[in-house]
Parts: sequence; structure tokens; C-alpha cells
Amino acid sequence: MANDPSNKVADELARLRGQVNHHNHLYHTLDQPELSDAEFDLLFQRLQQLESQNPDLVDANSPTRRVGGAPLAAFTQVTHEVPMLSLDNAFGADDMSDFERRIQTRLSITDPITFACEPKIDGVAISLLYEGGRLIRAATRGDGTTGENITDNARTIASVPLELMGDSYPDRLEVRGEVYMSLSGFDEMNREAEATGDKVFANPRNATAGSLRQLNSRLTAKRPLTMFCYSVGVVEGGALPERHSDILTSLAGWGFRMNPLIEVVKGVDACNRYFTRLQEIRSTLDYEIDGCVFKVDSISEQETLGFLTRTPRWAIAHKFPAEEGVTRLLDVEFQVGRTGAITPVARLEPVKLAGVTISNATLHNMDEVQRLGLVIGDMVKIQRAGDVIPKIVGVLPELRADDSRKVLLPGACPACGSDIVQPEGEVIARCSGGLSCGAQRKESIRHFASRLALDIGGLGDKLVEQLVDEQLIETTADLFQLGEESLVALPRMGAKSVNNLLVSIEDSKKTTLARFIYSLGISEVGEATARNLALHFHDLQPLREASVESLQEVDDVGPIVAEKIAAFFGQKNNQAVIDQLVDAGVCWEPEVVEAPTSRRGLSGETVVLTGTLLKLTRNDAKARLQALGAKVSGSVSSKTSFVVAGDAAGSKLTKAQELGVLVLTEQDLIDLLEGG
DNA sequence: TTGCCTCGAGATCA
DNA sequence: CTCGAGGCAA
Repeated sequence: MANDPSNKVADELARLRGQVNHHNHLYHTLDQPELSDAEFDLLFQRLQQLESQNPDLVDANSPTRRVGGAPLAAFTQVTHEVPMLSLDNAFGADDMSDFERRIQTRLSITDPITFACEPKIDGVAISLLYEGGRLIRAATRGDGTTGENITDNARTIASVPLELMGDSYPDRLEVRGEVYMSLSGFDEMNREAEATGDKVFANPRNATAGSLRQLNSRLTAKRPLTMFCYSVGVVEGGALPERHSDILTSLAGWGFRMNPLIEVVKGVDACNRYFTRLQEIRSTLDYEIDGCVFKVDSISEQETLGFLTRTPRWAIAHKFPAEEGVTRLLDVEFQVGRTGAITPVARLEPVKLAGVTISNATLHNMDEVQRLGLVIGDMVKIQRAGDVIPKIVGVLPELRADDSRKVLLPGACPACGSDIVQPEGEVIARCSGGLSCGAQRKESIRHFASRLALDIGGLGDKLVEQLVDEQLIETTADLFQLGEESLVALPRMGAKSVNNLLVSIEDSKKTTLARFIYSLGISEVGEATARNLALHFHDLQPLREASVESLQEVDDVGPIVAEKIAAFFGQKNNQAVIDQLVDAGVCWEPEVVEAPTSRRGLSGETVVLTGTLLKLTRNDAKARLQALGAKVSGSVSSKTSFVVAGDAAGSKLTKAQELGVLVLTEQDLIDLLEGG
């Protein structure tokens, strides 16, 4: 075998790949090229040529693949093995002191804490997963639990290592960081776009997010993306150092790009000085930052500190003060929410602020309007902080125009004309129309279909609006009675859209008790309370009959919330809608308390069974897949993780092959179920 | 809340 | 080909 010529070629390919990777790393990650561009091109072309002569020896992680590959049908979902959390925010030196004090208390020490300080890059967070030192998957952060598989796109980013350097890396290693565009790269890209008549991007952050969501990675490859790494997720088959800063050093050694401004300091005062210094040099950087991140440097201390619900206790983000803008308040409109709450919304003269054009801002309630002393026609100060929501922070009364008019709460609901009531001492004014108010009906249906509720894809605001206005539906239960005939009659609803909608309505029937409770839209019952109710009552029936007293036994449910819940189930029409939903086939598995350590191997995956299974019954296969967290669906789409094809599989198999969806045999499935 | 990409519908042209 | 809706990210 040693004399097999293909081995020699393979060796040569490996050597060239190594060289290209090495010089790529020197150029893109370390910014210290040793070859001229021409010399590098020569090397690269040699690799390309050899690969094109030996297509069977081409590696998926070859640097030549950075130019992108064939377009995807759609992104698949990825479940993060270690959730990608967000960070708590500090809004000043006081918050920073509190942060250090909390840490000292929890660790029972009084010495200053050692922190790693980093600039907070204004880009898009991603996760890179390596196995045996090879990039096998890249994913967006998504909601922190589930993101999108953007491996093809990430491969095109020159500073993302395709193969790790050295040999001391863990066998499985997930590296996290921020993808962004340098300001110079962004400007150059827009200049070119302008020259060729293409559309220009509004700001580097949105351009980055858009580039990563490109199904055609060849287009992503043309965008000037780069990344800084800042933490790790999964680590298996190898150990990392005891300090965060040393982990980053290890990462750099394996080929990851690190921000050069990262520093380790002692004590919160030094953190604040770092913050001030970064604020000063912010405008000189070639990338956008919106603040600093401070992390407890000791990993064992991090572990002792642990996590709150959504954020680690050992890290905090300190954002720079928000940019302010001034514009004119053109009008205040009133929107009606799901529970009838009337919310004033400011219509503003469009103004550029931090890279986007602001023309709307919520005002929350009339107290806020009073507090600001808002008058229509006023010039107002607006902010768009690190958070995303624009906010009116004040008025400039000296610029008040003569034709200004006061903001008045309307007496009647703008949607249905019912009286607007505001109980004494309450901040929120409400439409008294209940579900006879079209706006409230629309909002409750929209809530029912929303992602965290029954997640009916394709049923957006506009469609709900149409369905209610055309009187095709009145309650959420009516959604399940919708037929093809009535839907195709709607504007912009062709056969395809109608079918997609009906399929996602059908899919939504299989849900969880917690989602179902949440979907009902009971006042004060959000995602967390719905989950607590589901865990406490295990099924719907006892909840439907629960007394105010027994409801208060549920975690985080006090007298007020209990009263709201009991009142909701006390209404005959609510009970009737629930009956109709259950009759229509909305169902859920009995609620089991999930052990926090149990990792369900297929969660987030969608599986389709087709053809005749010989060794398993269909129901058995379905139940066992679901037990592993998979969603078993009836139709193949690009979201399908894999299709199990039994005997005499038909159109679903064809569809799967068309979409390039993985197809497993029955034996594969059995192996999967038994082996994990 | 805005900006981005994708998809499907419907218009326009061949 | 253009437009608008839906979904995603911050």
C-alpha cells in the first residue's frame, strides 16, 4: 500500500492543505502574513489544481471550499448541547460594584475578583463545533437553545479554522464567538454594490446577520466576514485550563482569532477603567463595539457561582451610553392588545439613529405620556440603547410648535367602539369589549399561533387579520375547521400557501400541555407560569376545575394570578373553546418532570416515517422517536432531519431525495433507537 | 423595532 | 420580475 500512487497524491494534498491553512491563519487570524498575495495565490492554485485532478480525495474541510458550495434548500435546526445564554447588563459603575459584591458574597471572599475584560463586539453570535479537530458544524445562537445550521456559510469565513492546529485540543470542542464585518470591509462592499447598482446595506450588523442567513454560501463567501472567539461550549475528550484567559490563549494556539484588546484585571475599579479606556478608543476601531464584557476569570469560581435562569452569575455586559437622536412626534396612535390593553404608539418623523431609521416607538401607557409631558408636534429625544427598542426619553418643550395638540386617551376602543375603562389606581386602560372586540380576537388568535404557543408557521399577523375580517374564523378553535376552499379565495393565497398553512395547522395539534396552557392567552400567564401550571397539574382537566386556593399552591402563583386563572376557566365560552380544541385533535403527552441531566438525543429533530415498517409498528417507532425528543411529522419538508423509508416507500421518499434529506432504512432506525 | 433573506403570488412579457 | 408576508437576529 505504501507504494500506492494515490497515497502519494493524498500526502501531497494534505501538505498543500496544511500550507494554505497555515498562511491563511497568518493572514486572516494573526494579521501577520509571511507570503505575498501572489505567492499565496500560487500555492492555492496548486492545491485547487491537484484537487480537481483527484476529486475523490477532496476533503470537505479543504481551504478551497471556502468559496462556498451548492445552495441549501433550507437551514436545519440545531439544538445547542450547552445553551447559549445571554448576559446580564450593568448600567453604570454602581451596577458594576454590585456585581463584584454579589460575587464576593457567594464565594465568601473579600479580595478583589480577577476579571477577564473584553470589548462587546456588535455582530452575530455563532457556535462552531469541532470533532477530532475538524469543523463539523456551525450554528447561530437562535433562542439560546435551538439555532440554525449555517456550517456551509461559516466555512467561507477565513478566520474560522476548518482544522485545528496542534494536537492538544479536546476531541469534541465547541467554540463560540461573534461574527462581524470590519467597518472598512463594510464600506468597501457598499462602495462596490453602489458601483454595480446592487443594493447597499444599512449597517454592518444587519449585513452580517443577512450574510449568515444566505442559503447560497457562494454569496456568503463574497461578504467580508470575520470573527472573534470568546468562549467555549461543549468540551469532551480533553481538558481546558483553569482560567478563562488561559482557555482563550489555548484557543488562539489552535488557530482561533482573538480580540487583541482582551485583558485580565483585578477588581471592579480596574474593570471600570478598562470600560472608560475602550470608550475612548471606540471610534478608532475598525469594528463596532457596544460595550464591554467582564467575566470572572477562574473557571472553578464560575462553577461555584453558577447561573440564574437565563444568565451566568459570573459575567456581565456593561454597555456604552445609548446614542440619542431628536425628531418630531407626528402622532400618537392607540393599539388594542390581547387582553384589551390600550397602548399608545408614537409615530415619529423618520430619523437615522445608530444605523437604522426610527419611525415608531411604543409609549407603554398614558402615565408614560404624562410623565414625559408629550404633546403631538413636539421635538422629542429618542434613544436606541444596546437593547433594540427605541424609546422616547424626553421632550424639547422650547421647540414646541404653535399647532401642537395634546395626547388624549380615546373614550372608545379604536377597533370596536366599546368603552375604554381604566380602573382607579391602574395604569393600563382597557377596551371593555372582550372577545366581541375584533382587535382582541385577532390578538388572541395571533398569540395562540405564535412560536412559543402552538407555533403555527405561516399564520402571520396579516393572515389572521384577513381570516377574522372575512369571518372565516372567530375563535382559535375555528382554525382547525378551516378548509382549502375558503382559503384559496383569499388574496395572495395560492395552492401552495394554502397547503403549507393547512399542514402547519395539522402539525400544531401535537403540542405540550405547557404550550397549550400558554396558548390560551390567560392574563398574567406567560411562558414560565404556564410551565409551572403544567408541571403541577400534569393534565388539563384538573387545571380547568382548580379553585383559586389550589391554584396558589403552584410555584409563582399568588392570589392575583390565581384569581385571573380561575376567572378565565370560569367563563363558559372559554371552556367551550377548549372543548372544541381538544375535539379538533389538539393533544399532548402527559407532562413528566424532566430530570435536568437527561439529554434527549433527538430533541429539535423532525422525522418522517414512510412505507411499511417490518420489525416495528408505526406507532411504536413514532413513540420511541418522540421519547428521544424528536418531532414525528407526516410530510417531508426541508426542515425534516431524516426520513425513515420502510418497504414500498412512495412519494415521500422521492421528495426526501429531491430535497437532499437524509434517508434511513428501518434497520438504521432500530440501531439509532438502541444505540443512541 | 428595523433590516435582512426567503418564499410564493401575481403581473408582465415572450 | 416585483411585491409583500414570514421568520430571524440584535
